Amino acid sequence: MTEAARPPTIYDVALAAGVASSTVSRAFSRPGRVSAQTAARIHAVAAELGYRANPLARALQNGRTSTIALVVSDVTNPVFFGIIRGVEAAAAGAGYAMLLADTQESETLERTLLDRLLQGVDGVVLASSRLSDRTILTVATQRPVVVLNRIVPGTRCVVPDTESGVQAALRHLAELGHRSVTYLAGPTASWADGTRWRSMLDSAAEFGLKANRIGPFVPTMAAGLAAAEEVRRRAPTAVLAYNDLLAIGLTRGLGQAGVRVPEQMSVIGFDNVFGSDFCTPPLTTVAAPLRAMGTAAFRELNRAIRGEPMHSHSIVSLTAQLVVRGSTGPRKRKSTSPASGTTRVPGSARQASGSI
Amino acid sequence: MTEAARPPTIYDVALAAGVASSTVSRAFSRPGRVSAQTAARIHAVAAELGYRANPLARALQNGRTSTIALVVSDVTNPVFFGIIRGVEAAAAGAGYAMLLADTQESETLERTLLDRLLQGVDGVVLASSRLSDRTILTVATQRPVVVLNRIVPGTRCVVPDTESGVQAALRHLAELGHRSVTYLAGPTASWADGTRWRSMLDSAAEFGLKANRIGPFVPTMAAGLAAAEEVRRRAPTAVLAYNDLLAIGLTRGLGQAGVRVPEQMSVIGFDNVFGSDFCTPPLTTVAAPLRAMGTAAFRELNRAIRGEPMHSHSIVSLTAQLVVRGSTGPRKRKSTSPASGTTRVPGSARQASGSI
DNA sequence: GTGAAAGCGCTAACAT
DNA sequence: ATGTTAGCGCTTTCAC
Repeated sequence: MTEAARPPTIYDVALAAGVASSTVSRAFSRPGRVSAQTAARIHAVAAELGYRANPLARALQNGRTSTIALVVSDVTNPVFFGIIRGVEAAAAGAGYAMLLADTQESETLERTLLDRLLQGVDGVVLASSRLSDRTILTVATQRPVVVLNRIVPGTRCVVPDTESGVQAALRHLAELGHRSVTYLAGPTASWADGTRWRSMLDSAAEFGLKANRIGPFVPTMAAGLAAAEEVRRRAPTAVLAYNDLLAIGLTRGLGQAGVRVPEQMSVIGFDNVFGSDFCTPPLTTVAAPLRAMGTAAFRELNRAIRGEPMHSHSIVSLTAQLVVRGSTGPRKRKSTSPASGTTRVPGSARQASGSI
Repeated sequence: MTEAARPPTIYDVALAAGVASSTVSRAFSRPGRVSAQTAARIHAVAAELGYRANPLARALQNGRTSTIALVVSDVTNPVFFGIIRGVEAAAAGAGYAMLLADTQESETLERTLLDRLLQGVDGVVLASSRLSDRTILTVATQRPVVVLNRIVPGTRCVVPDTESGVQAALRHLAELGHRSVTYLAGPTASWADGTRWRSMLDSAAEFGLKANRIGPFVPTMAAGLAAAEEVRRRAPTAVLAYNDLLAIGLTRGLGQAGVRVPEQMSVIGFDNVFGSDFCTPPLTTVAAPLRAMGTAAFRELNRAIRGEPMHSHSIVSLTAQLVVRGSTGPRKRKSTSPASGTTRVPGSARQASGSI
């Protein structure tokens, strides 16, 4: 007659409360379908016994796990900090637990993880997925999916409004007297990279700026540091980097090489990640509303889980804003070594960046 | 006869392969307990049908979910980046999924979350828990638990070796000619805070330094910024801040008030978080091996899950190292006239910028 | 409003 | 080596 070590079940509660197990079940999952009195008694007994519903058994039965998965391409990347936080908070608020998976930029790992996780969750947020559109659509067949930071036709997507952010950035540069901008490209497989470059091309035309591009670069500080060499050779007066990490690295590399930012070169990043405000100089950046995007992604996912139909226009676009800080300034008066940076770029021929 | 929309089960596979469901089950969970031939056939059929074992059903039956939970007190805090990454990587490597929960520094929220999560996971890593020792021990009763960044007698713990790190920090200061250090305290409820302060007291004696303390402060950059005022009033020559966030904030606040770091005041932080290397000046800091701690925590947890007995000495202590960067320098000559900018920098002490 | 009973998909004795 | 048969703890018709 020792107290069983294993946790009490509805049967234990039912027995102690003198009701049927199904009544206990209802008392917990269908409040209202049981008389107030019995409900009270059951809850009392349950509390006393320390009963907790077993989420697994529940999930096995009704198919809902109250868990979602957030799949990111690199937990290390600070862009995801805001996103993780946003998704987690929204999920928690709605009673969902969040499973975090890191694909380490590997497509195969992403597929493997998804294969494993899919059945254990009610839905998935894919942040910066490296999967092909088709694969994502296949995944979406099995569970509700929301794609973050990318547009995949036929799925719910949450993206920043890169266009207007870039526009503001280039206007800013134009106003500072710059005549051209160089884009430091990110990973070719990145949807964001394609979008950023294309937006830049469009806006550049609008403000009468020449645009050119170098790269691609791995979007890390180290790569930015290394890129400084090439950038210095090209000697642009302003550069727009694929992301803040690259921009911060570049700025440091430039500094080490004796090129002052923003006096001799203006640098703008993307994302407004943690740290972009306290690096030196503080980075001017196109700020994606990371946390809000995470929240929005969960909201969409929750809609999908509840079976609400996808709008024809299921793309949530959150406005990005230019945050002007210390890394941008007036165009330097004289360009240094004549690296002959004429670099005319055929505007339209270029947009077919391998993005996705 | 339409293909069922719902995923195939072992029964479907069994039927198609002409064997019993239990054989299919074995083919997947007990490789070797089934003949090579049948196993092959079963796998072939399963692959064709697109069968995937349902983790929930499996978990319900055998009690193992292959999921662990990582509970952090604030996802926003960069200290957790390394930890999250370490735990996630180790877990993934061992075939575990990681559930991330954020308690937002709230004890009650932590308990609530734990109540909800506990049954759905095989074990829990508690990072910077705000729970009482007793509560943690209660939790440990229900599921294997590893406590990170804190020592709770009777549980498995992973902590940095604060002692030696602080010792190195104070030696460094002493060598730079400092005679006293001020500690910027963190949250009173924090185990780390107590340990850091105590270690400092001990080491200070050893190196003939006077130690004093102000605070407590919320461990954020904003708080550090605000603390600058008080620190400036006290005018210590060196300060050790509870963590890097506080230190970075302080440095900025000091800068705004015209106090130069390290010329007029040396600042040392804790943790070596993301950003501490690219802030200005780069921060000298006592580097906890965050990622390694995460990895170690999972390793311990996995041991516990597998039922390996807890060593009498179940505390894993990972050495912390002093990373000397730009925020520490020789004690200023005279406390009065500011901006005398002599800026003498001990060349060799400086090169250790890389580390982790 | 409440009880009885049939599963959800899987694993684990227990047989054979 | 493989088949039979109970459940794991819960939800959910279907009766009453």
